[in-house]
Amino acid sequence: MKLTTKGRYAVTAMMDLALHQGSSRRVTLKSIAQHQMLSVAYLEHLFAKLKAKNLVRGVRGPGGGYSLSRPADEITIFEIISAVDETVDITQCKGRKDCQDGEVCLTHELWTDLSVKMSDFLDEIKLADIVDSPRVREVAERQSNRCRDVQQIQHVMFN
Amino acid sequence: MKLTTKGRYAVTAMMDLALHQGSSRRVTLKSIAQHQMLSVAYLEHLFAKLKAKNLVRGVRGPGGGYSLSRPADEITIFEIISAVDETVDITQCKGRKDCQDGEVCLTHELWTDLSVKMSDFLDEIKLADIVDSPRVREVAERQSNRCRDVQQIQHVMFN
DNA sequence: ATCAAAACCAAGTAAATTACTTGGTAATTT
DNA sequence: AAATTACCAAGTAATTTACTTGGTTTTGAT
Repeated sequence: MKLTTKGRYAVTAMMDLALHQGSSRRVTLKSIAQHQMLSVAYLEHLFAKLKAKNLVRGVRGPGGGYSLSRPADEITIFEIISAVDETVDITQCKGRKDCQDGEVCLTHELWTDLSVKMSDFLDEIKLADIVDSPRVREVAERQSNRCRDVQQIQHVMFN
Repeated sequence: MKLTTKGRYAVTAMMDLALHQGSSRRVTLKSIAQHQMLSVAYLEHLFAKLKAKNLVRGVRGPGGGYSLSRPADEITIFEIISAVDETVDITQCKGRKDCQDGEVCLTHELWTDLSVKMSDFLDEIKLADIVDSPRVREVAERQSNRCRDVQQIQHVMFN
C-alpha cells in the first residue's frame, strides 16, 4: 500500500468521470488536465493503467473521451490507487542472516498487518460514497454552468 | 496525507522501539539499520524528524540509543507518518481562472474529504495496537534470544 | 472525402524525492 | 583516555514523478 500524488491524481480524475457520468457525457483528458493542472500526456499514462484494470473505457474521435466502465458504487478507492501506484511490497527481508535466521522480520509482518488494514479501509470506500452527496451534486451543477459560460465566451472570442 | 516507503521505514522503526520498550533497553540506529537494510545516516534523518515531533528520545554514548518518548498507546500511526512524510497538501487550485472562477476545484475538495478520512483512520490506530498482541510478544522474545546468540557469536569471533 | 478531435503509443528529458556517502562534532560510559 | 553512540552538514546516486515531442489510429462532422 503506497499513496502518492500519483494516486491522488488518479482518484480525482475518477471523481471527475463519476461527476459527469449521469449526463452520459464523456470526459476528455484535456479537460481533466486543465482541472488538475497536469499535462495530457501524463494523464494518458495514468489512464492506460486505469484502463488495463478495467476501471475506465476510452472512446476515440471527436466527442470521445473517457467514462467509467462500471457504476461508481462498484469502484473502490483502493482499486484506483493500486491501479496506478503499483505497490512494490518488498515487505520481506530477502533471506538475510540477521536476527531472524531466515524468518521474515517481525516488524515487516506487523507492517503488512497494518498495510492490510489500510487497504481494507480504502476498499470499503466506493467512488460513489464521495461523489454522491447532495452538496456535491449542487456544486457540480453550478460548476458545469460556469464551464458552459466560459466555453461560450471562449468560442465567441477565438473562433 | 501521503504514504511512501519513507513512512514505512519510520513506522517499522517505531515498532522496533516499542518492542524493546519493556526491557528498558535502548535501540541503536545501527541495529535498526541492520533490520531494515538501510544506512544509519538515512535513519538519522528520519529520527531527527521523529525527535522534532517529540516521538522519540535519543541518548548518546555507549549503551545509548533511542526510545519512545511516550507510551506506545499514546502514539498513533498517523503521527509517525506525518512526522516524516511532511504532507505537502497542494489541494487547492491556486487561484487559476479555470471553470471554477477562483473557487477551489470540487474534486480537490472531495480529495480533502477522503484524505481526512484516511488520516482519522490512521490516527485511531496506536502503535501499541499493532505491537501488543500475545503472538507478537512471543515472536519478539524468540527473536531477541536469537539476537543475543548472534551477538555472542560475533563477539567471540571478531573481538 | 477530408478534416479535426480525440484516444493511444513510444522514447526520451527534466524535476523532485528518496536513499546513501563522507567526514565530521558532542556527549557519555567504561 | 578510548570507545560508542547520537547528532550534524553538504554533497552524490538512484529512483520515481511529471513532462515533452512526435507520432498513429479512430471517428464524428462538414
